[in-house]
Amino acid sequence: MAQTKLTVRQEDMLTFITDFISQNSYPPTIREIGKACHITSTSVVDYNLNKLEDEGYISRMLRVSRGIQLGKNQASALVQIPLVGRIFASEPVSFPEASVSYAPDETINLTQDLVGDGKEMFALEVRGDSMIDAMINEGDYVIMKQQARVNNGDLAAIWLIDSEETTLKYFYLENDKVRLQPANPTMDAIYVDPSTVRIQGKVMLIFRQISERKTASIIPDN
Amino acid sequence: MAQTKLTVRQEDMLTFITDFISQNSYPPTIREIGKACHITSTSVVDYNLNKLEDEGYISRMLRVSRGIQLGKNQASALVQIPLVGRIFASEPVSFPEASVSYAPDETINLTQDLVGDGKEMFALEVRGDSMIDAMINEGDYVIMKQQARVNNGDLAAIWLIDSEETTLKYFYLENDKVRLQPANPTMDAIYVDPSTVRIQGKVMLIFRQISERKTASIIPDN
DNA sequence: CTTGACACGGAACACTTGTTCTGATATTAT
DNA sequence: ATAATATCAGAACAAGTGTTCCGTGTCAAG
Repeated sequence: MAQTKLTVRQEDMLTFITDFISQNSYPPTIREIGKACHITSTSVVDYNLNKLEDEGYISRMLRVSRGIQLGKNQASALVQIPLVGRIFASEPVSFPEASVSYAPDETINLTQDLVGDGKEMFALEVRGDSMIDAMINEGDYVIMKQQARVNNGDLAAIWLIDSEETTLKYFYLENDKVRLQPANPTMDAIYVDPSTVRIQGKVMLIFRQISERKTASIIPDN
Repeated sequence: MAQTKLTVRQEDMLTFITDFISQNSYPPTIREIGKACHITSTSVVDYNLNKLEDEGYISRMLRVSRGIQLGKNQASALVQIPLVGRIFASEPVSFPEASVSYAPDETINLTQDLVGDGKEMFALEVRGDSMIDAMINEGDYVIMKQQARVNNGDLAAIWLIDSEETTLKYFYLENDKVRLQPANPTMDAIYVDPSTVRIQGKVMLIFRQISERKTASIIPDN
């Protein structure tokens, strides 16, 4: 289990396994590994696989064909999160009914180490620039967990009943007052009565994909 | 290939396959599917798998054990991006040498549909609030592609030689002048001479994980 | 030299696994 | 009702696959 060095052969095997999985989305067999790494005997592959497992690089499932998992990303299993719509400041977030078999027009694929099990989570695309106080741009994606309660300090989607708008702010319950703290540190918090807010969900992850522009001009490096 | 409806059994199988893969990171065998979906015959599983393939929900590899790929997320293969350090506004971004076999203390696991093949990409954690003009918070993660040239409109990491600081801004080359446009629409662009900037890389993705607070207090709903 | 640990190759075994064949049952159209 | 199609079940087979046993060569420590 010590972080000792790997044999050249073990390194070969590990990179092949990684590449194979990322290409085929399923792990290779022992013989496929052997063939790719020029190992004629399956026992040698088995031997080195056990070494790799001892070092923590992979996990093996006994007696399971292709039963190899990459060790470091044991928590990196894929999670598919349905993209259910867009979020405007002027509308409450509308979640689909969990019971209904939704037709996932689009899904966001993430890993478990980022969002957990992905249960009761939905992805929303941000429209409008009204979330700037939460440091969120138009076009950003927000991964939310649908829940009616949040902990102090959570970034929550909150429907303000009086002003009829949705806002994303850090939530604090203090002395029977709710403090809504913008993510932007240059902006001030607002205090509202708990009865005037409705928690819609908790923000788990925000990400922004920089879109590819097709502009041709390129700056020369100096 | 028509988007016809799926049988209850086929729906069962599809959800099981999806769950199985996301849990084990390798696909199930025909008999594992049958057992989970209460199908006693392997031929029936095979039969419905072919149906699912006809409808485009999965892809099958002939004569390959566990040779099932989810159709829609064919592009959702995992990409491991090394977390190489932190980014300060006061320092140029330091990338590791590509040749050196870096020891990935930590890796960010993402999917190909978000960042592409992940080649020459590195993850950086943002320190300090100096990136606010790029709508980036402290603690955010920036996925960058190391390159010395960018296209107009790319969000780039730019080392300003004169002021000796790194900034993340949208890059435009206009009339022999470089326009650096902050992501925050409320802020103005700056114009600099091309010789005073050095492009370090292109921002591919920004994401922000809302950290879990351990605060106990919970607000009651409505 | 001897010993032991380590890495390797070949072969065989038992089980797994995808495929195929035959036939039965259900559903639908004519 | 009759035929045609779709779906299913069971069984069997050939190939695939993980595992194990035995033997060889290497290399450093005793």
